[in-house]
Amino acid sequence: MGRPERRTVRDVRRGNRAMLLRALYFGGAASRNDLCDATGLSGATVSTMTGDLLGDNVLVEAGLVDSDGGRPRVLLRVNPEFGFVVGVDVGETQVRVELFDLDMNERARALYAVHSARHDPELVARHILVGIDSVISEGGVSPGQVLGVGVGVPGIVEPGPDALVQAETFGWQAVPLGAMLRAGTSLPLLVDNGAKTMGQAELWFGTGRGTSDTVVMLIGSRVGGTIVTDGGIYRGAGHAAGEIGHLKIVAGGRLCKCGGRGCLEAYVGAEAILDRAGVVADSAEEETALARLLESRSPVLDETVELLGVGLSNLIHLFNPERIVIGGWAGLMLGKSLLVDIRAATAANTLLQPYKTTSIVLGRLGPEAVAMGAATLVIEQFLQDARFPAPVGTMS
Amino acid sequence: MGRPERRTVRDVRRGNRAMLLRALYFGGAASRNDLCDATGLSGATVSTMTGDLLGDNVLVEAGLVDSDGGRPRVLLRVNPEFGFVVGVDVGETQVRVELFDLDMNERARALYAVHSARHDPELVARHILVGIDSVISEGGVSPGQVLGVGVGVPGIVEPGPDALVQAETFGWQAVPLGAMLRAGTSLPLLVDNGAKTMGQAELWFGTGRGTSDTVVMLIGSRVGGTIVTDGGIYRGAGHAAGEIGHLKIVAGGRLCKCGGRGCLEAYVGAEAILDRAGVVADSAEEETALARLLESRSPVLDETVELLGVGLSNLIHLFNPERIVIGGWAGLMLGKSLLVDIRAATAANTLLQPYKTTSIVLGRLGPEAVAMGAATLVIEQFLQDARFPAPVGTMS
DNA sequence: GGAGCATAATCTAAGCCTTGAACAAAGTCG
DNA sequence: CGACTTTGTTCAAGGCTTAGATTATGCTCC
Repeated sequence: MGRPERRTVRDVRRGNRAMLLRALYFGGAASRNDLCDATGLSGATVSTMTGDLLGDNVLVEAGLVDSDGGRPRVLLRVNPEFGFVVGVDVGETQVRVELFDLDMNERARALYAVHSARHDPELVARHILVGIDSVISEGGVSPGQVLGVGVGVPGIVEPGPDALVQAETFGWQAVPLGAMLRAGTSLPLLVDNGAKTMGQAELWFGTGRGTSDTVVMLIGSRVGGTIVTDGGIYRGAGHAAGEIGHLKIVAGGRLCKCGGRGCLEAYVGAEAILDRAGVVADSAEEETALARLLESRSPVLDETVELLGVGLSNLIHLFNPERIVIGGWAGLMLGKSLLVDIRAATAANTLLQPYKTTSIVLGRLGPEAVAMGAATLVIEQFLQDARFPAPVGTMS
Repeated sequence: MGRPERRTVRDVRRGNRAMLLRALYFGGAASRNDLCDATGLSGATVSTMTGDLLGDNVLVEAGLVDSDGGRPRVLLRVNPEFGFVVGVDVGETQVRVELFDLDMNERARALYAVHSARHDPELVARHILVGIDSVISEGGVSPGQVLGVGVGVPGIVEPGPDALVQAETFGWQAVPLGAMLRAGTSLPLLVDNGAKTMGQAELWFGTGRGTSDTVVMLIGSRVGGTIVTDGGIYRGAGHAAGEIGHLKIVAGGRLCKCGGRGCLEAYVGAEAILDRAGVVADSAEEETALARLLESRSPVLDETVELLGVGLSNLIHLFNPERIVIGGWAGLMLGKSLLVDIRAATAANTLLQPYKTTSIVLGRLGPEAVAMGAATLVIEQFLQDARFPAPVGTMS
């Protein structure tokens, strides 16, 4: 049973401060009065709270705005340079490390190619650690200003201080990536599945923006996803929820790389689509190959749309989300020309009432958003308590 | 984005009081000191709070317990007669109205047979209203002591004061059951899907007890379910989440009553199993027919288990719940002899890490739990604020 | 240019809430 | 009967939000 925690009068402050900070972060610059409306707090509280936050340098003033015939309002905003966050994308072909300010402006970037055959955990960890130092110095910030590091990896991340990673694609079994990184840096660290980090990016800055019950389906070579309930990523009991790629839509169907049969990924992932169409393409050529397939209007695509509709139908029947965002490079490519058909295929497989309340849209962000999304994990924690230095990072 | 609400110092009290009440309701009788441990609150707070609640008659003393060599502790418990709740089950063949005290002891019952062909909404509403009056007087309580009425209906219930019900089985389209009942009673009213109310019963009093991320799958003639995240029923954006019966597991497969193809219900619901086995049975005979099929070890059952495993796999991959409870009369019947096979079929279709963290168990409650679960909806609200008379019931 | 007005932000007193610590209550044991 | 143990209550202190009063800062109009 979801045990609510004991609350003291100080939690009230913490909660309200977080709410105010969120309003300012997602709503942009606002006056103290605007914040009263946005948060429901009284002017007095907003006044003292913003006073604190200005004093801590978390907020800065952002100009004046005339108010017809009265004292002009002072706009406040989150200080984008209050702190910085690092986002890491551990991908098939490269490790990508980026430094962002709080506005998610990229300040520095470091890329390390990895051979897709050889994903030595040690090597990956070394790349990440070197990358962190590199972007921090290149970005011209001091390590003390960095709020934390978010890392997006393929596969399932078990919670705990070690952040055990199970990534079949890499041949990783229980790789304690968290522990390995912690040995080389003292920055707060958050490790999560790359599809989840990207999903959070779509939720915060993409077409998922403003929703609180959302499913993000990411279709690349393979298929992943993020399930958002109540404004936050749903992770389930063992942090393995949201494995949309392995949703079975054809009992006993095509063999999937996971060893199972009939997974969504085995039909609508780019790799699977090309395979089903009889196209031979290595991972570097997939993108052009899929584009060519789309031009040719291959009948395989009709089937793909139909099966994707079935998958989306399942998501709607189980979650009835406000919005489903289809992203990932292949998802965007398919959606660009076939979104109408995808919606129709979904409608045909879904009960009317839940279908009506769910909208299906395309994502806005490309694969580079994995690192950005990973960085938002850190920002999420920052918005939670707005303290610095942040409390020691716990694995998520 | 899940907007947290503004909090004032009074919300602290409300929240802590609800927590204390929940601890007492689900944990049974406890001393004030026990409550300190259970809630994390200080002795002073527990003392004043229990003082209030005793004064309001929400709690009562429940005897003394020796404490080796010190003042004996006074046990406190929720007063089962502080208030009463009514639970209604609108089923295929009957409308069932029951009165419970807060300990969920049944105090009175009223049954009204309905012809399965003719589910006139007016008639059903009349049965419910008459039933409410009947159980209240038969139970010997005054209407003023009734905290509210929970109603479980088939189909999807749209939120709002009207509680529009979409129930294909009954041929109901947007029946404003909430409005119809409100015209005849002033008691707070909560209408929800019957599978959800029964799921909550399993969560509170069945094998789901103590978990907070749980999926309850109910297999009767048809298939329904409840998804519990964070200790509460997940309803999604349009209150249509958890339609487990219409999860597609065979794209383009058997036709389902919903008009779609390949739904789980079209394979593992009792009606579907019998149909697939070529057995003709009307709804009254289904139970014995399925029992006979089980005895005969029909090969249809192997297929059923396999497909059920696929369905469960989907639930695990999406939710990674702590526990999956299989209930409903057919579910219990199947599970009794085939649970091991069902688990094996699920494991074969599921990634290892999420499978490991999810346990699959049988439910404990029978179909009569729909009404009880409906009544718990009212209790849930009561535990939330422990005020009486309860705030005017909002539809859930 | 100054008085009056409008809007924004801050200050103040009051009312709740939890807490630790002191205190009262109610037993056991020798 | 007195020492000891455990349970439960009372009280002053410190935090919090709020409504309302007050101060700050600009505009408009004569």
